[in-house]
Amino acid sequence: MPLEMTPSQALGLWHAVSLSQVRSEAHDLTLRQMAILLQIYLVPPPHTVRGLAATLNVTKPVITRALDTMGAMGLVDRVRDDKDRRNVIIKRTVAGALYLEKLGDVVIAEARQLPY
Amino acid sequence: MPLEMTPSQALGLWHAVSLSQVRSEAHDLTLRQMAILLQIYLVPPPHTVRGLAATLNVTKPVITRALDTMGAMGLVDRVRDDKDRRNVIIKRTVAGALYLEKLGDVVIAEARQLPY
DNA sequence: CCACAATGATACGGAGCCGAAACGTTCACG
DNA sequence: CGTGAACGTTTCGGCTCCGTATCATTGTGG
Repeated sequence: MPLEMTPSQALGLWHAVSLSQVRSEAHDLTLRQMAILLQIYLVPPPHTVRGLAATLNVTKPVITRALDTMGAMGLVDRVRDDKDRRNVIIKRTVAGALYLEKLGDVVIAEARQLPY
Repeated sequence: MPLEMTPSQALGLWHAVSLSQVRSEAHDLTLRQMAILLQIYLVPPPHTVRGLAATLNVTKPVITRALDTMGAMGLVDRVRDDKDRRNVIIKRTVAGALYLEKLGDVVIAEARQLPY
C-alpha cells in the first residue's frame, strides 16, 4: 500500500530533516548534489554525465563539477568506459552508501517522532 | 499513530522530491534557507534573528542574509518590534505560505507514488 | 581516410553564500 | 545621565557554484 501523509506531516517531516541536516552537517551538499547522489544510488546503473544531465534537466558542467566535489569527498567514483572511451561511468562507493544510509535513518527517525 | 517508513521508502521519497525540486525550480532555496522558512511557518511566532540563529546553530549574519534573499522573493517579511526596538519580528506572507503549501503537495504526491 | 558528431572536461566572468569582525541603534541600570 | 550590553546589520576577503563557450578525445559514416 502506498505511503499516505497529511500536509502537516509532509511539511513537518521536511522541516525536521532539513533542520537536522543544517544543525549537524558541516559540509552539506547542494540540493543538486543531493539529487545527483540519490539518482546514482537509487537508480540501476550505468550512470553517465550526459544521462544525469538529461534526467536532472541541467547542463553537463553542473554534473562534472558535482562529481568533482563529491568525488573529493569519496561519495562517488569515476571510471572510463572501455566499450566507448568517450563515456565515463559513475560508480558507487562504500562511503557514499554509508552517507545515504545515515540520511535514510534520519528521515525514518524524524518521521516516527512526528506529531500525529 | 506515528509515520512508519522503510529505508527504501525514506530514501526514495527524498530522491523523488529532490529531483522534482531540481527539475522544476529555476531559483531554488539553499538547505539553510529552506530550514529557516520552514521554521518560521511551522513553529509558533514570534521569530527573531537571534532565535533562529540559535535554533539552526548558525551565526546571525546567515539569518540576516537569508531573510534578505527570501524577503526579496516575498516569502517572508520583517517588522521592527515596538516593545523593544532592537528586535526584528519575522512575519509570514501569503506568498510564503503558498510556496510551502506547494512543497507539501509535492511531498505527498511523491510519497503516494513510491514503490512499496 | 577524413570530415563530422558525441562525450566529458575546462576556461572564464559573474553571482551568491560563507565566517569573522566591526558597526549603529536601542535598551538596562547604577 | 552615561556606561555597557543586546540586537540586527554591514563590511571584508575568500570560496563555491553558475551558465556559456570552447576544448581534447573518441567514435561514426560516407
